[in-house]
Amino acid sequence: MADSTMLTSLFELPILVVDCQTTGASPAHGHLIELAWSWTAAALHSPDVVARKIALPQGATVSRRVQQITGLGPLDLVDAPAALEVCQELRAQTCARQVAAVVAHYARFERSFVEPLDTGLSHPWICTHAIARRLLPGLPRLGLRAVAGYLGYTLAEEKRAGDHVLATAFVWRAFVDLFEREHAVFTLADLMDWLVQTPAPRDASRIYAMPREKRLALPETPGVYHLLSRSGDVLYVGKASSLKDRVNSYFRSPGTLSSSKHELVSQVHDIAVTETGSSLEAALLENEHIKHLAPPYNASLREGRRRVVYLSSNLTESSPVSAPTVMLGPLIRRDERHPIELFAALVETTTPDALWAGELAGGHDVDAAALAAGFALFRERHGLGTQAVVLADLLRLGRELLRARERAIAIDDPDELPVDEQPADSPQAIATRLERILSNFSRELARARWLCRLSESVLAWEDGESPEHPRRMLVIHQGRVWEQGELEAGEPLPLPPGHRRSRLQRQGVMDLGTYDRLRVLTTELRRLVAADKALWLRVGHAEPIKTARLARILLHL
DNA sequence: CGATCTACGTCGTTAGCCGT
DNA sequence: ACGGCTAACGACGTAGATCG
Repeated sequence: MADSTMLTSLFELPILVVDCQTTGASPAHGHLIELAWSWTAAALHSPDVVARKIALPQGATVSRRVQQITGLGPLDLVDAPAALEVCQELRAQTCARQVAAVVAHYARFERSFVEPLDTGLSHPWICTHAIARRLLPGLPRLGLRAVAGYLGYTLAEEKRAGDHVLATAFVWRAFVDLFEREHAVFTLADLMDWLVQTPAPRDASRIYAMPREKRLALPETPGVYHLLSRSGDVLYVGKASSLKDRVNSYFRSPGTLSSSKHELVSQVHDIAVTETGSSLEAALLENEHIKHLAPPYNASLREGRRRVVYLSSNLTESSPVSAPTVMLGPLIRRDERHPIELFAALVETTTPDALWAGELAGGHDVDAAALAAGFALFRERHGLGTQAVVLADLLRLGRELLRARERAIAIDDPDELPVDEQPADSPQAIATRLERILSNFSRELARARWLCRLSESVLAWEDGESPEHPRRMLVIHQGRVWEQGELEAGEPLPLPPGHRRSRLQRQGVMDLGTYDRLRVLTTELRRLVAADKALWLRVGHAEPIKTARLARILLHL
């Protein structure tokens, strides 16, 4: 390389930023599915990016996991050019341009995939991860998303090469700026020197983009908080019984946070809070905000791929809304079919759909014969004979199995329950799995019934310390918070406005948002019961439920 | 001189962190 | 979930220091 480029200011230095998406963790175990690059320099603020999808080689597949994180499946790649063609495009551009270095985040990975290609690149690689380790050693996480987010670039949720190139270029600009201002590193020669001579400091103290005083000034009241990126996007919505304690716990206890939470706090620049009257209301509001905003770090309450379904009583028909003939539910379906529908397939035919086999054995290969043998053993265990199985029998059996399981958990330490050592395709393992599906279904139906009752209810509870304090009250109608207020001591609990609504009417309002809202409410009820708070609950037209009975009901959900 | 302790280097294993 | 790298750790061995 010419000495002149080694002495060019890093701002002006012409670089090539690259990023790729692949199907595996190394070239020996994966293929390129996307390659993006940008010819740029730190001085350039909106670089042009070339992003190319790449066709899969014959017979290659994209794992479910990779499809999920990249959003790229085989269908997205059918019309894509071959790796060779993309490589030639990059090579043609390489010949036509000046470039002093290739920049990538975690260059080791990109390099292992890009270097074997005949791209005509023989330049030094600069790794923004290696720089970040020395420049930002206190950052809780040093992945591209965390580093870029800390510096102010929020990556899209799908991992795509073009976006990653833009983020890496952004990070490079920020680092070049820092180098000049704080480290007397001005040229590529300086940078190479600095990298060699600066080991990553060990016990560096934690750094955050979020100003300390801002979180320390939060109120110690219940409420909902939004963690915001530099650009104001909502990264995460959470609830707290004390906003100050909860939010500050993210920044105090690095040891106990999961790696995705580390990535999250690395990016937080600001926080917005909504105070609520109680933590119960905070939990309900949190659900509403998550449904509305779908923040990237709220995995569990987001809609994701979950759907509400109802099943017919013979389990063969399903519908997203309930109808007089399709009213088992609401159930939550994560995939194409609900596991319980397996029973319909098993009852209907002696050679069940092989598609079910994977579901049954947790992804293992199980053939139809093994499935039939497992079902036969299941019938034998439970005295179901060989005639057609009646759904009512299955439901009763499900309740028995569920009760047996609850007893086993209550008596034994749940960690010491017998672990099934049978191979996944043995009749024993399959029969046991069928039992599990049935008892889970039974529990789901019980929960569905409960949530439907709860959708027309009135709740009052003691939130403050003093029993003289007025009770907080929530009126739930059509699955929503209809009214919230206070109930004076001695004042009786009113009748829910929708207490006359039929089961079908109640099911009619059960979309996923309502399902989750009532589920959250149930969780909060459980918390109040566990905390020994006095509470009064009136579901439907029944008399108010006493705490002890509520505790028993909640136990079985 | 031999026994014991400490300091230091080397080797092999492990845990954690990146990427997809 | 998986591959691959590195920092961290612990086991081990050797050399040198110290002491009886």
